[in-house]
Amino acid sequence: MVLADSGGIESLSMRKLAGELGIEAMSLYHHVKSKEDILDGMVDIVFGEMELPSPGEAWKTAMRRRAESTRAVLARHPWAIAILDSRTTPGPATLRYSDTVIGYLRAAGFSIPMAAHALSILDSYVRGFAMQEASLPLDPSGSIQAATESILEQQPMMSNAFPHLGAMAAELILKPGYAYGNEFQFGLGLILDGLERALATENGPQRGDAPAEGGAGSQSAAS
Amino acid sequence: MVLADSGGIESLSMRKLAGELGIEAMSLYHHVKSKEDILDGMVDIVFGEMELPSPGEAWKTAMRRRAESTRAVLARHPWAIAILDSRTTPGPATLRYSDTVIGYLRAAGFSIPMAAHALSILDSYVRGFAMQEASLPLDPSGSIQAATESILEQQPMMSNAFPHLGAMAAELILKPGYAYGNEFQFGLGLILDGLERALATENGPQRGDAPAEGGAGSQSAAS
DNA sequence: ACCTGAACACCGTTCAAGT
DNA sequence: ACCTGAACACCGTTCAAGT
Repeated sequence: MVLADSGGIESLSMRKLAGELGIEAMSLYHHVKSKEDILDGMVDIVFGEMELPSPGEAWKTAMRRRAESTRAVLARHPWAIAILDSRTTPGPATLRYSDTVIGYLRAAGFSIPMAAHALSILDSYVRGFAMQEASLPLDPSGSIQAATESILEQQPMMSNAFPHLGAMAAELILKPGYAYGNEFQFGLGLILDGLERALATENGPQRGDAPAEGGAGSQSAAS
Repeated sequence: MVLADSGGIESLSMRKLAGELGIEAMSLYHHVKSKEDILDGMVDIVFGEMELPSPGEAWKTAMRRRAESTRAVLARHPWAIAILDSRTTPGPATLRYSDTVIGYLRAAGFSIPMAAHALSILDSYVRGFAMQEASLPLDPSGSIQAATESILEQQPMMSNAFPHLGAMAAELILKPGYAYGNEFQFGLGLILDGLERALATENGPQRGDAPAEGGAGSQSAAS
């Protein structure tokens, strides 16, 4: 049921979906309550496709794998990115996914507030990156040459009016080796390193005082 | 023109927009080429509302202000979040915005690849967070109590089937003081600290060797 | 130049009617 | 129980026709 339209585009309509199923028109309403129902189910299937951490792994590699798997799944189902969190009635796969990840972090030594911090930053980053990546006009090779060049040509005063943008395009983005997708690893590594540091500070602050270190782990220390 | 519908919901249609303008129907097509044109213009206005860093500031506070401003603007225009990057013809405010931020980072000592890294991680995080925040069923106070409780009640076996999710809800999210919005600061601080560290490593690697430190600043060192 | 009604090809959804 | 045609209230867009 999902396969048909994730392959296709976001032009999924009740009439087309019915057509795809041999069924003729709007007898879909005997099996689902509304189109929202169908989207709920599709989102739950997407969550079901994401890799879950397995108990043995070190938390950094587990979270790295989870992030990469999420990114891959969302690249396969770009329509899901904008919808993932907005469903008000999470399905069983969604609940199971969240529960497993939280349990995994707790077992790895994260307090509840720290686990919430980790989930928030990792999921925000991964979903945000997936969104930007999905909206890139890439050719199959993963480069953005064509589109960037067309923008540059559209406005030949680019290099005058927007010199820094022009320089970044010329000296980085348009270079043969560059692919935006590679930026993912840098950010993910930075975040995981930061979490490791925050975790160490929380669990054993080497120097006994340090009342509230700036930036990480400050608020919501309640409970 | 934008004001009317950003106040309202995403139920913006050509007919309603025309109605709002006294104009009667589809004479809008004499002023714009298509609805896509209108969306392009609206997105450019949204970029125009975002605070730009001013040359004097330290880069960390400048980037923090930029992130907070972006989050505030996107909270004001939730419909824009999913559309921001997907416009293929960026408007003048969009180009000016990007150019200024890149120029600012360059002046603060970021190399071009490092500036690209910083832009990618900061924008992914901020947009991703804005997305998650926008999809939260918040009451005006900023708490998620009502919605979370209704989910918990919907499935009373929660605490059995999903114990860790239940624990996080009971011991953190449902506590009076908790507001998801506060998670923003933790992640932002973590990322800015990580960028500072990556920048220091790039500019002056204290210990002369260290061929490729894990995680940050590895690939795309070309040019 | 600017606006307009009618029309086209679509939507999600309801509802009485068929088997 | 399951499906269906017709209908309702919408979409974005085109186009010939008005002033």
